Amino acid sequence: MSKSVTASVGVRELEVLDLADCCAPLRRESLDAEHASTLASAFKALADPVRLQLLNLIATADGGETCACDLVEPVGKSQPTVSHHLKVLREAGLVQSEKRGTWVWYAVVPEQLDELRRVLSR
Amino acid sequence: MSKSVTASVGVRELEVLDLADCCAPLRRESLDAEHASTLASAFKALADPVRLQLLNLIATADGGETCACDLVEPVGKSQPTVSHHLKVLREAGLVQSEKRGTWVWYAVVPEQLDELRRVLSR
DNA sequence: CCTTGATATCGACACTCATCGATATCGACT
DNA sequence: AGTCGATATCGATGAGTGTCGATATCAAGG
Repeated sequence: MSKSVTASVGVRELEVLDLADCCAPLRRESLDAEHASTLASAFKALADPVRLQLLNLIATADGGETCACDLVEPVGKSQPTVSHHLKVLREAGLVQSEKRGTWVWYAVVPEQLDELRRVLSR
Repeated sequence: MSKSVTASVGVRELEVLDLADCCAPLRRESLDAEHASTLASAFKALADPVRLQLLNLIATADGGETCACDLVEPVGKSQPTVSHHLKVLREAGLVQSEKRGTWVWYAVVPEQLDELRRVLSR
């Protein structure tokens, strides 16, 4: 299985990519087809300019979190499109979201980005 | 411009992604739409299981290089498909190729992978 | 030269995906 | 209850892409 369920208080549940035991550094150990698919899914989440901008906006925001309402205008896409991309980022485990009243707040998951860095290491 | 031409003796020329001045770490500085597109192109190259396997096979090969002829069977795809994926990896600047007689040898470009690692760093 | 084998390109097809308008859901406030 | 505003979902559409058979290119050897 390459997916697991993350559940914690206040944080909305979602099936997210589990990169913990998937995959040694690309340049070190061999990579079978299944692990390659899991890893490819993670990089797919980064393979879109809008998602990279969203990730950047969230990561560089004060307090490390951003209201979804502040993400639509900066990327210049419609609200449904932004919502879609945020879902992709969540499913990849790259961001977390938490609903507070009317608003949903997003924060990056540093560990997941670190996992991808590790895969690219020597 | 996000592309530049790499030319060196014995190594086949190709327009490759230039990540040198593109982009500070995602979690540090802001990312405009143009740089986001360049960066997304780089991650797109990693966003396919076959390409990840190819990269892995090339990187872990003896001497750090692999004949294209030894890449078709391990990934279980047709020769044209493998050739296509190798081209994508080359255009992303992730691998280099060199023709020696009948065969073409591929090697990873560590600096390019390091650039992507840097972008993901804190 | 002609054949053989390795690699790249072409053309076509199926499938995925980014995008957005319309709509649904849900919380807050009156 | 009813309205308003924020976010998510749905459905459709157009662009992009992975795949492979057929074909082209090119080097080596006879």
